[in-house]
Amino acid sequence: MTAAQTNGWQFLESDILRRLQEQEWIPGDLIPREVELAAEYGCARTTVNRALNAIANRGLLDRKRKAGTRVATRLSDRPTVTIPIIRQEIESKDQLFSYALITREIENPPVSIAAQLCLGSNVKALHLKALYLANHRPYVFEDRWINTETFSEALDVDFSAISANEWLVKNKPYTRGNFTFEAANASKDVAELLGAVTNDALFVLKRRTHHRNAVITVATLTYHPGYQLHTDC
Amino acid sequence: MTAAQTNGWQFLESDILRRLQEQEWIPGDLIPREVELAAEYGCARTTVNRALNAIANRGLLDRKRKAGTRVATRLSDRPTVTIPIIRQEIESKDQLFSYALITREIENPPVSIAAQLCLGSNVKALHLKALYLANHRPYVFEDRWINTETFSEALDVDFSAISANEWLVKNKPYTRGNFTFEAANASKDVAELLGAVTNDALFVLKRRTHHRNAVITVATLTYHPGYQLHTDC
DNA sequence: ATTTTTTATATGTATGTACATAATAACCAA
DNA sequence: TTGGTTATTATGTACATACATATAAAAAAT
Repeated sequence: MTAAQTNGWQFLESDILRRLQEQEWIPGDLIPREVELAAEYGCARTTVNRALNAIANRGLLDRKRKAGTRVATRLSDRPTVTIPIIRQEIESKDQLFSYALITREIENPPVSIAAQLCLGSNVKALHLKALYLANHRPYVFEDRWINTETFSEALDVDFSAISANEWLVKNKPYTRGNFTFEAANASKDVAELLGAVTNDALFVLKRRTHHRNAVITVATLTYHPGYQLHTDC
Repeated sequence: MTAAQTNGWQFLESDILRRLQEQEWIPGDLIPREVELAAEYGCARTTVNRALNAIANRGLLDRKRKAGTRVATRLSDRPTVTIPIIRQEIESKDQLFSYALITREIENPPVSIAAQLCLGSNVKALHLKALYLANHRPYVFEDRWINTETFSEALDVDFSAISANEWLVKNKPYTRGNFTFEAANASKDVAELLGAVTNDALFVLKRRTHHRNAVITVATLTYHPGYQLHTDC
């Protein structure tokens, strides 16, 4: 007891997590009220509130006014993955990063891309293809479309000198994005670029980037054979 | 101004997020002190503290005592993915879930698995192979090893009646896990099970589950061709 | 100059209090 | 029953206050 003695709300949080792990309450159960826990731990209700909210944010408790606090019926795990700038991902492995722009075109995107960029038909967009390398070996191939209506600065950037990946993070921070992970067989062209064999299974990351409700770019990143993505934790 | 008038700390949070998006402060910048923001918004420092902490938890601000609060230099995105129970994933698409245990053996795991399970050599483990189906069509193939030293109850469970996936979530909630995502070419056997063609690119999820510091199981989930994993939000 | 000590200060945390709000539960009316 | 109103109550939020703590910066000592 006496959270104050040991640490405070962080102790309280970990102690309640422990009690959850030990199944003192099982999913669906109502746990004691804030005032009761406060009495039990000998601290203020505010402190209990903070601890319980922290746990609820992790998704392990469900809280509702008047209804009380219940142990969440966990139907899923929600791990986080970190998707770093490619340069950093490579350099963190002590490998030499390099980058090559393959093509830069202003052209009509296929319908599926136009739809994702929220573009009308017959509106051109900036289309980039580029290769990122680690120790001079192909690391990931990027096929990117940029909406030049919502993001006209892109036309003035020299993407042969800086990768779109890096430019965006540096100049348009605080964007949101959607990510999709999938596996795809290497086409002949992509296989050649990545030093893979045609038909190799490759990890593909598709990313759509928004800035203040406007879609600014969609990118398909096809990684070299053997690439793995890990969750944090 | 006057956060109190509109909403409170949640307004404050979103307003500061807006100011970040609008680049009022750029990455690395020191933002105003809590007391200053409190004065500006006409609220208590406690309220500013709460809002800033919420933003810092998202990774957009870095806070240090005495040093102040800085805009994080974002070098990565950290999206979360939701990995639901397979049954639920299928049923949420209004498809019929079914499940078939293929094999159940107690045998010596290969070294790589033994290492992951923290098992000494020559210690047997429970090895399950199972298929999950959606509308009678193969959805995902599971190849699982269970550490029977740390998790002996597993020997008494009838995994032909309930999937390991579901049993674990229901009976061992509040475990932690590591996840790895990758792409793999379908072997002849797996292709046959999943209704794929040998060499098809398949999405593979490897999962290691802990309970209170003990590794209890490792599983490799190989999804049907075309499967995609999306991030939340 | 370099190291150590001190001081100042921004954030971190805890508490009591007060009021807001959502939602259940109880009540009453048709 | 059904439908609607009211009371109750657990959590949500805000605030003033107080003290804790990390640490950058200044001061002092070597």
